[in-house]
Amino acid sequence: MGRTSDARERLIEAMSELIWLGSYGSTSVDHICERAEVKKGSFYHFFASKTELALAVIDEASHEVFSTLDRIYSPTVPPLERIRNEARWGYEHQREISEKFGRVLGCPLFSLGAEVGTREEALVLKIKEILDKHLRYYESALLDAQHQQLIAITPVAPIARRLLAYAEGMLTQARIHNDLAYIAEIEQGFLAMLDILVRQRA
Amino acid sequence: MGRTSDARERLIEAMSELIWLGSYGSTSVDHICERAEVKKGSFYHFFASKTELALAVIDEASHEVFSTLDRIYSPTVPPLERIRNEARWGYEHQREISEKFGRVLGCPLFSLGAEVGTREEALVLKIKEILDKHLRYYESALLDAQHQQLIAITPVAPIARRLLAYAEGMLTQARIHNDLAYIAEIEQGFLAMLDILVRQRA
DNA sequence: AAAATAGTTGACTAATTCGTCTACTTCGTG
DNA sequence: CACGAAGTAGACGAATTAGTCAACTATTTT
Repeated sequence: MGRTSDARERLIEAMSELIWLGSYGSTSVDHICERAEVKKGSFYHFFASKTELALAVIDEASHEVFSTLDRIYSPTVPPLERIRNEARWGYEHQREISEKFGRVLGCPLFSLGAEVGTREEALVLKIKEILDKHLRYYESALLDAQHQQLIAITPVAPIARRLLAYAEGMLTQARIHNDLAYIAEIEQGFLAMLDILVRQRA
Repeated sequence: MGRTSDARERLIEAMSELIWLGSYGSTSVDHICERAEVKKGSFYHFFASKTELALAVIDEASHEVFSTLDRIYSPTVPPLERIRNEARWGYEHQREISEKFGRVLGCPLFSLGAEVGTREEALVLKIKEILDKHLRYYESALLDAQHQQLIAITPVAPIARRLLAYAEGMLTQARIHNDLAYIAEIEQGFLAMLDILVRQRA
């Protein structure tokens, strides 16, 4: 079957880091190749275009995140705890990232979406899919909480969207301000946004 | 005083629209010149660099927004109404924009910040300043609301940050999904986030 | 009307962009 | 061990990038 190689993986890793550190636009094929220690020819042997690699990057990153979220949103954990635990994990994760890269980087998916949202249809499609999938975690936890009579019975979809928009907004501000404090605050914000549902229960 | 010209204004307008429609990275000096019907030489007669023009663009845009917010956050309006009215204006504004450009565009400042947050220090500085200034509107309205005993007495800064992060998160998702519904929902989200303070009052 | 000022023009550079192409090397399998 | 598949190498091309520059034009001031 011919020779084997991990160039593909190195390319994904390299572009992932470069997008995160900068942006899609500021990440050139040459830079990616340099960082991955892969030559141009190999790049286009594995990927048809820069966009194709970006798709693989998003795919890879989302699988990692969802595998973590599956753990955090285990039905064995009290539903509101799950949401709280995601906030805590998010902070810890960002803290590690910021130590590794010397900078707070926020949510690469969201920043990327904001950047290429009006172009690069293929990327947007995938990003939308992932954001929507993230909502399912909130929704299922909220439904469980309703079932356990922890919170008031109201439609969960808008609440899920509220949590996600808030978290992404804070993550993006953390990136802009290069300050983990914004991320540290998310847990408290989540609790406040859920607290109203707890109170409405009665 | 030599001849006069509105090329400067045309350049600001052109870059503003191009950034909004695309991104900072996808907006080239040549494209800007073409759209503004200004030649390269004139561009660099008025601005030392692409970044300088971007600064002027942000400045101009922020002045327009703050002048609107000054009106909306008039002390003559009941404090919680002000916040609600901003959400309503925001929707109306975005609706007009999306009609003009054929697409939902969200908050250009936030998208730009997410994109160039790790580079372009000068831009980031200005963006941070504007985001912080926006917080002042929420804070002042919340303080007024506390004084009028409409809401519970708690620190207003975190609440203001919560509102802003949520709104920006929704605006960015509206851009990604090209869907005004996300923006239409902000008013309701604001009310829910404020409602808890109303309830805590007692 | 001469001089000073303000704005315009577009060719030019040097670097960088994404992507192509052909020749080459390595390696698993029959 | 040879053959074919898989991966590597890197020069190349055409387009685009931000920015420069010197000559030119229009307008106001003196």
